[in-house]
Amino acid sequence: MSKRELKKDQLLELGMDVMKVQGYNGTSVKDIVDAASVPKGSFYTYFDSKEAFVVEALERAAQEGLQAMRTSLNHTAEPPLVRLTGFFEQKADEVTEDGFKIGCFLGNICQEMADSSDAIRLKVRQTLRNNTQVIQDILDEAQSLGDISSDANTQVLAEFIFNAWEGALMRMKAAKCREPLDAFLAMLPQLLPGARV
Amino acid sequence: MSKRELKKDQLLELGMDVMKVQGYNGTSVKDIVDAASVPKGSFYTYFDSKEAFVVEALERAAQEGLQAMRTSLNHTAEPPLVRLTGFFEQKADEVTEDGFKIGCFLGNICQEMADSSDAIRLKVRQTLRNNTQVIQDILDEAQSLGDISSDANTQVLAEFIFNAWEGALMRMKAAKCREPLDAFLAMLPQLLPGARV
DNA sequence: CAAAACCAGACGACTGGTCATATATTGAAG
DNA sequence: CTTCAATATATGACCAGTCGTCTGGTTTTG
Repeated sequence: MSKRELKKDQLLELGMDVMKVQGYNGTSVKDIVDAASVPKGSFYTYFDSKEAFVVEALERAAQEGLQAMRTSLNHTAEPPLVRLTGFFEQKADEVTEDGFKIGCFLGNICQEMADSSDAIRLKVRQTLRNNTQVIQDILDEAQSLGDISSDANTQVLAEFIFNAWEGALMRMKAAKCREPLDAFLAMLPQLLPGARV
Repeated sequence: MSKRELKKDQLLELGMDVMKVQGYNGTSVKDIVDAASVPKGSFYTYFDSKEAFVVEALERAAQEGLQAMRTSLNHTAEPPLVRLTGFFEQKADEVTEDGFKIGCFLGNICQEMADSSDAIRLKVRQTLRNNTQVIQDILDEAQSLGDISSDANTQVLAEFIFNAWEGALMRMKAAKCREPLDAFLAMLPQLLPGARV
């Protein structure tokens, strides 16, 4: 990775860290370049605009998130539903350690920018869809093993579970406590019809 | 209501309409006063700051939302669970008619501002809690009638349902379609353990 | 040494917030 | 009922600072 690519990567990672907390409009280009110790004038040699920056940042976050999901969900030692619940438990622990500050970058940007920027909205939509698909895959696996009822609609179920999780993360930001996440974890088993976990 | 109180009310209502779409940082004080045809200089005779404005706007939205919930949920002609599902169906229709733009003012502001302003965060937290309580009340009623299992934890259930709804609203903003709401509505009956709706 | 990459600083527009002035309201005196 | 000074309220021009973006001189590179 060239020096320039490295700098760009830092810009994306560290700038995104700021934006996770302060939001899109609450984060200036100066905040981003300062976080990565890059001169302000250089920003526009890496990105066409602030909007283009956040689209790339979303892509980066999506790749990371997807990989984290896959490694957590695809080790076949455990039954699929155990892996699924384990994944959310692990995520809950992570955000708890972050002091309830961050929640989900996708979710934050979505709420703030979906109506203002189509480019951002479409990127968020695609990413949410990909994440949902990973959950659906594991539900399908569980269904084929007979771990959940065969007449369950895994697509609807996956979408519901993912959105419920996002909602819990949002609520957590306001409450600054684990309670919403724990309510999610407590209800999760009931969502899996006929589950024998 | 005095002329001044009327103007303040317009400021809150129309300014909030703008902020619902553009977010907190995306909406300037000028945007707010322009929406209500109030001179900029007057804004600070009504509110101490932009932050104070949004706290009052949240209070206003909370009152409206709570009243809408209560009228929809408390007419006793129907069984409680029917009223509950009816409420969400009605809400889903409403936001669909709004062109998937608005979702939930509380949710939007929460994601954007919970980490930046404690005053706003606390107001959002309290309001979310109140809304959850209304749902819990109806679940308790259903439970006392034997419509849901007696060993269900209605507090956890109410919180989960409400957060799942908020998550669905968020996803809707990105997807610009009813699908997330319909997934929520489809799953809702399964969340009510032992329901005979 | 030409070409490409870099970046300090400047650009006009806009921000949340203030304040001197303008307008409206009051109420006692005529 | 007028009149008019005293008081209260309303407001647009204005603040210092920041915004996203761009230009044009400097440095690095092949």
